Amino acid sequence: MSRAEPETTPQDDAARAAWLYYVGGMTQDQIAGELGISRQRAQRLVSRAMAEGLIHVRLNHRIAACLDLETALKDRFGLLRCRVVPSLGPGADPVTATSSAAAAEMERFLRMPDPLVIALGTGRALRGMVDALTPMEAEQHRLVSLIGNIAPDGSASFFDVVMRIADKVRAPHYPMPVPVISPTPEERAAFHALAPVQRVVDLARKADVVVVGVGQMSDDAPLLADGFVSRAELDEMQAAGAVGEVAGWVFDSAGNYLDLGTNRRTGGVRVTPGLDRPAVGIAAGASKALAIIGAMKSRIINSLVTDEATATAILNRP
Amino acid sequence: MSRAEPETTPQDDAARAAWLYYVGGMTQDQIAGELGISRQRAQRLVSRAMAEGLIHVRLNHRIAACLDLETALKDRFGLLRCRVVPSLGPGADPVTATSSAAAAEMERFLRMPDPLVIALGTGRALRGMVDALTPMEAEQHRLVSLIGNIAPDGSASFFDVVMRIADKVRAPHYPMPVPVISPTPEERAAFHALAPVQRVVDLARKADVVVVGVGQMSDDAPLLADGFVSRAELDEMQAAGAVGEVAGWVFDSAGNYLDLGTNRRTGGVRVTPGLDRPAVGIAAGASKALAIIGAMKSRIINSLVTDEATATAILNRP
DNA sequence: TCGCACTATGGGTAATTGCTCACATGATGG
DNA sequence: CCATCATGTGAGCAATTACCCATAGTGCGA
Repeated sequence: MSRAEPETTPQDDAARAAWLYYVGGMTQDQIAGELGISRQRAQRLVSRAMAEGLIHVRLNHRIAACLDLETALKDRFGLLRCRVVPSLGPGADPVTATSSAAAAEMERFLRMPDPLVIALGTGRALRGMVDALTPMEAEQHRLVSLIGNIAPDGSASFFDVVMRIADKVRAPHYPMPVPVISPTPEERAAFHALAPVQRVVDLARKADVVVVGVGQMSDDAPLLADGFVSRAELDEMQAAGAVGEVAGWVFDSAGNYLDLGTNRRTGGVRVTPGLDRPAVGIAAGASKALAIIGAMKSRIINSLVTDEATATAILNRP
Repeated sequence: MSRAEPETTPQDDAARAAWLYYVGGMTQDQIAGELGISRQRAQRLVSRAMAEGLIHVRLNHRIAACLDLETALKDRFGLLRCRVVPSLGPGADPVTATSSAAAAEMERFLRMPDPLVIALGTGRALRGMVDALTPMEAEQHRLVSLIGNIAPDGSASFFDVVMRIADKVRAPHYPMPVPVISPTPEERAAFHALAPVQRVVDLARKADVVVVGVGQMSDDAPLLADGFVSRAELDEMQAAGAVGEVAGWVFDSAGNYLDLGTNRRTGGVRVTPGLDRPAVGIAAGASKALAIIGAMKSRIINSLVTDEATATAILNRP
């Protein structure tokens, strides 16, 4: 006749402790008393709630310096929208800074009652965004990937951005079942000739909203680090003027897609320059400045989420 | 040729420090180094950002126990929506617990792109909600007060809920320029005969959304504490079965408005029972249980935001 | 049944934070 | 011109929190 039910999950406990701590302003000692646990346990619960993202912290004040940068960027590049967040100092990962702002931007679209097709790229910036996203019900929208989900080494962990968002907001999602970059143009064509691939491609092409990261093509290029392009291919494209990449598609400093190197073998859909629909780029890091400028010049992206340091770097270019 | 500009406002500094602290996870010592200030100053900036509400904390996890209470309340009273937040212990002000959830509920409506007329009551619960509300652009909506803004002692500070929300979300607002409770039915009628009053009343009547607090009519009635009803009037209405009040209009345990006491002299618009549009009640505190039950029974409200303790108290009534 | 690896718990302790006090600075008004 | 008050600053200290470590369960496989 023992009660087998635990009544509460560990997450529930963590959430409750965090609620008392952050909303109630109680000390961990008081929480321990309230919940009948030791204060160490209370501390663990609170920090666990933080680590698991049960708690969201948002800043409700637009710092004047950031607002100025937003206005300057909008004017200079004719952006639809622009969001600049304070930087976190030289040492910190710039992704953590942009994540919450990017999530807020994404939630704007997800909260719209009319059904949207939202096309997504990949990369660390988007991954950070997902973590900062508030779970919600957004079943009316469809999430489609712009980029293939087959990696050269078979590892897919890096590419589940669409799946993870979809999971968090309960929206149907459409991965792009092709290699990120195929070994030959012929193999790429073979994949794209398949009817199921065509359907996803068509969906991505008519997306109402595009949300992508922006990668640089300097020697620290994400495409190189993640093993999608070889050192030789990178050299070749750099020599041809490559400065950046969106969803794997490489472009030069004017934002024009190159017609060489991996661009002939990249799977999925390239973002059409000059879309009238929102095309949001999420990117932070000084080394990305040239890439972001290129993408904005040709209007591959027409909206930007970045941090203060990067915004300053962009505006200081001639 | 001295630079007279301060470059940053104190709020900017506070926001930046808080950003580094909460988003960047830096210690106040590090922030001091980063910003070139003393660590005491960094501490002050962070706590100031908190005090001024620049920082919002939200819990992204529905605790199972609260979800259960929500379901139970929805089933029992046929509610459109219901939100139950964890309580903050016996000592704490129940308003702080409900404020953030109430704000989230309000923001749902404010974010809707189609113009809405939102009618609002008054009281501590709504005031708390305003403080927790994120500033936003919601110019498409109109905010109208259900309750008069002329207090017996002339003090209006308690009644600027509508104005404060409107200010925060940049929406046009329509105060109700009549006494909360007039000395005589005739004076009430005289006010309501005026054309400008009529216009506001008409607007309030056709509101798409109603958001109100719920007051109890026990000896700790807010109406008594705020000096709107006298002890004798309260006694009279209690004797007639009064248990609660919404926007100043008193009802009995079945949620039927009484036809006596101050109800004959209350200004503004009473919430029509059984609206098909959302009518959200925000109320927490064990002493409000009977009032909330009454309001839900006759469907003066069809949605509820409350806390765990109050929800339990409501469900434990026969 | 016995390890064995893994996780959770509580104690202790160093780091971090919040608070109070005394003092400086500057504006206001007699 | 000086008193007064408000506001802001830094120092010191007590309270609070985060982390480390030893130990106690707990499930799993041999």
